[in-house]
Amino acid sequence: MAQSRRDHLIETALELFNDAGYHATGIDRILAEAGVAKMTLYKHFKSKNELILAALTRRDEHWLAWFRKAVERHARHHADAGPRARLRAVFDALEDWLRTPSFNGCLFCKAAAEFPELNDPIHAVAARHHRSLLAVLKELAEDAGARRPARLARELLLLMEGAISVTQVNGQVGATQAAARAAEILIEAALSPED
Amino acid sequence: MAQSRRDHLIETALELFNDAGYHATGIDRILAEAGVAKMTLYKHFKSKNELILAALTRRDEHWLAWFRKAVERHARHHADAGPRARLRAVFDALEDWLRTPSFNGCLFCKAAAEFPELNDPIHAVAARHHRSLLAVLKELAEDAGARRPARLARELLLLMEGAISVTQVNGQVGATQAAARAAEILIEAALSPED
DNA sequence: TTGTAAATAGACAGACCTGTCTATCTAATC
DNA sequence: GATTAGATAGACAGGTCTGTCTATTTACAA
Repeated sequence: MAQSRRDHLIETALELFNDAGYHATGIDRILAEAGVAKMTLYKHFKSKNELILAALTRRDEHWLAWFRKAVERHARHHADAGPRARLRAVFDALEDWLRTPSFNGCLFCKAAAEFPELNDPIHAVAARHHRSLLAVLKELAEDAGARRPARLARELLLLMEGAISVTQVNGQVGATQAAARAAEILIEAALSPED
Repeated sequence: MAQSRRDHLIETALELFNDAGYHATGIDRILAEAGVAKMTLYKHFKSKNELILAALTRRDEHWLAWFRKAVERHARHHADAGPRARLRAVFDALEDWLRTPSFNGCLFCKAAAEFPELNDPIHAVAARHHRSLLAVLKELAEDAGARRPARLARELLLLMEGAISVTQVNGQVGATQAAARAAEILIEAALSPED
């Protein structure tokens, strides 16, 4: 019960942070939306920043788990079902997310922007999220047999983040197609035997 | 004189918005930093949002002008001085910017994030900036003789925005190298005669 | 020197913010 | 039914925010 309220606060906060940003979302708004009293929030979290931190930590875990599953799911539906397909499926998964009606940019990029100090714990969680995503991509690149998996992973991360950013700024999803096309070429280049 | 104060307010505001974001930067802070009285600000701008709008409009013009020049300058120092060199010089120019000590992410991406409504004039300026940058890239791609210049431009924009985002989040510039490498491959693919 | 226009400092209103407190209510257990 | 722990509403303090106002000072021109 106590845990359920804590969870509910985190979920509600994530929605509102996604919609309006961190500074622009007041505690009172979160409480009203969640239907929870203020003291309950401050029993579970020391401060608003602690709530932000907990919300981002959860988001990090949940998003990465979702992403892995989405990649696997799309990979199974590809013509060739090998590890190369999983690499391509990255951008199918990305497109799923960007097409979500509630998509409003990357919560971690926004956190890093609103809390610019590198040693701020909130900024640190954002940086950690990027590293985790990079690790997932590297793993996929290794499985696919890329000659330089770390390099390919970095390149794919750039395309992903670029697509996220462009989609959020201009409000339409066209960017993913370009990202997928570019990724196709980079993957091909990284998998072909010659340099 | 009146114009000089207006300019000074805009410059100061841009610095502070860059450092701390829009919502987190108060009017009083801008005034203190600029050494200007509050009434002077409200004589030149109807509201804080009008100041943000004016600042972003100026930033749009100035940044694009700087970027064009930086690309030309780097292109001249390349081995081959053709239009292909200008395309590659895009990422040299980008790296110059990302290495600037004051770099703290893209002011337009941050504006789009903090003012998420698509029809908000501030968000609209951010979207316009992206379109302008895309146009510059497309022009470079056309001059270089790319078969599908619009597509190449979109791909390069993704790499640029990805590098900007990643650099801001993890606080180190390594991303540009990966972006430049990836761009090299995409440019080659777009310029080669066969598909 | 006098007049004028602009910029100044700083008070102020009204709204909002975070975080604390108290007093009431609810729900489950003995 | 009585007790107890947790959640509630809502007031509150102290701070910050935007935007307005006034009274003073500066700077420049006649």
